[in-house]
Amino acid sequence: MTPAQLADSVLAAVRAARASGDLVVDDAAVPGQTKVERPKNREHGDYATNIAMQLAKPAGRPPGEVAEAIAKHLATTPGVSRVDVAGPGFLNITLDAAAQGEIAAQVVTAGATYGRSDALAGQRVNLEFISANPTGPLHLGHTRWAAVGDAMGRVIEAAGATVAREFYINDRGIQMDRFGASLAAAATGEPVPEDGYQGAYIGDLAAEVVKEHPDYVDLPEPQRMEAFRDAGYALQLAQQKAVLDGFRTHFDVWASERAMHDSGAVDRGLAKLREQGHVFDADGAVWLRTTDFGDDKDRVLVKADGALTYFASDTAYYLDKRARGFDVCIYLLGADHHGYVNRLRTVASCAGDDPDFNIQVLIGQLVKILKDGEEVKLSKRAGDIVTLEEFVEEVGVDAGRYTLCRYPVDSPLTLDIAEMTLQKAENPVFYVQYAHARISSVIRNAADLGLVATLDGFDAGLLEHEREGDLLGKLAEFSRVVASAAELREPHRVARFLEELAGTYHRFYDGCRVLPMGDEAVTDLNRARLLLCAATRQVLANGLDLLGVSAPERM
RNA sequence: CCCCCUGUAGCUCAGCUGGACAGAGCGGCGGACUUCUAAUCCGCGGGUCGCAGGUUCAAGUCCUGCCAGGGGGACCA
Repeated sequence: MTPAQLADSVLAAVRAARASGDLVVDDAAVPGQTKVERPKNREHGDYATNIAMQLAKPAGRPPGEVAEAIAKHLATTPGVSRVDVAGPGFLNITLDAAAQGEIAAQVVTAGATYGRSDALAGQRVNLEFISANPTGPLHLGHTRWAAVGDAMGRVIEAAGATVAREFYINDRGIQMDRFGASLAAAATGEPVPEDGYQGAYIGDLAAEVVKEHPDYVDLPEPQRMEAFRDAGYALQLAQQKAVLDGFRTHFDVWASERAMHDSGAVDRGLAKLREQGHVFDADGAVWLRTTDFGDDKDRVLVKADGALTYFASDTAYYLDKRARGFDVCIYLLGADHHGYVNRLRTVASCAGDDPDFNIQVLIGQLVKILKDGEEVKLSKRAGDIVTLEEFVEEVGVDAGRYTLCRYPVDSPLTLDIAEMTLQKAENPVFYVQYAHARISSVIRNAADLGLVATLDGFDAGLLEHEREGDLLGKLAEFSRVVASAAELREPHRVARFLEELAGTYHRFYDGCRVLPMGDEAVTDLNRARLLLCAATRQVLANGLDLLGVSAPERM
């Protein structure tokens, strides 16, 4: 029996209590849905519900009495062995071992699809993240969004939505010109402009451009800057793609700002906003009246000199996403873009959308990094950066992705490079992966004995040991963890769950011998435990896959 | 001046969208391998959940006000 099924049984018991007259309460007070929780304390049964405390007030009776009324009917549910009323009015439910053990069979039957749900079915989600300027290598900040964004996409897909991962390339504007000028200067041995890019990579990139196009050096300005700009852009973008590929982060759409302007999407977007009646002209500029929706000031779309602002691009880009058929546009931005949130929301409002549904801007806090006990300041302009590439070289893809994914994005993160490399073995990712490898080893050894985990003759009722119950309970939680991780856009919940599951397995392994010792005969209990192992390995593998982390068979 | 994020054990952080005595890892101390991977397990110490009010049967969790740290305000990118 799954927690969801048990929760339905709780509601059924409430209905039965009302039908029999044991419980008198207004129909409107009974929730349409409820959930059961795993109590922290094992003495409180396998599951607990607080439904009686919720109904106490509308029923006008003490929680304890309401609980007793419901318990009487819940106790008759097949698979439920005991119902106790405890504390201020909790219903503590204990399941038959067989009803609980059934979970293992369900996991093995569902295989790689266990944990998937239809919680977000039908939604078309556009997930934009990283969106770095193509003027330099991806750095540590981008690395966090690469790991979290990719995992978030996988988690949301597992909840039944369709997801397009999108990378927005800011490939036009003053920054690009400065990038081009910096490359041209480096190629000709001139000093890099003060407002240009200073990193050592600029010299390398310039040399690469010159190698391919020796004639660029002799071009007159501004053609020389433009030639270096565009050639450097192509090289840098290719480098970013290659590095992300190595980090197992893949995008469905690479959206070019320049292409969007050329395609007329910007003009179409502005026209649509005019239709909605929120555009006006003043002081020679074109404005969007975002104050209609709570912004503290109106925003300029087209400057007095006729140039489009970045806000115009961002606005048009959002409208373009919607025109391409996406219901929900998720933005994963760094804390330094916090000022965008309200503006983007008002754009949605101006376009006639629901800013609480169609657009969702997630602000991630910055990553600090300690090296030799000191904070490394990140500044792309000064060239003082830790790149994604360097980060992966130091800690590896699995450890890097996992470490960045196991924290909520709205908490600032401090990582110590030395600790991450020296304490590799203590990293939680190895703890989880080790559980997977350990189970794989047990299953290999079982195969040597001619034992294969199978549903034939699986007797769930034999799994009576406390640690077996703990493990089964954990396995049952996975579906809800994935669904809530998707709904809340918090993939770190999957990582934390995996750590708990791995710990629960290690304790089970410690307390419950799976395979027969020596020349003992194979029992049904051996078979049942082997199936439990197979189910656990499946959930570990499914969870690690959601984070883009490998599930090794051996370590 | 205004807005956002954070404040939980010595350190790094969880806390299941309000529940029953506040958790994990690391660090410290002490135990457990003659048979399934000891990258594991078990035990011991360690916290006025920033402060003060409020809502509730119930607050680390929700509301208000302070305090501290970080980030941000533009016809910048």
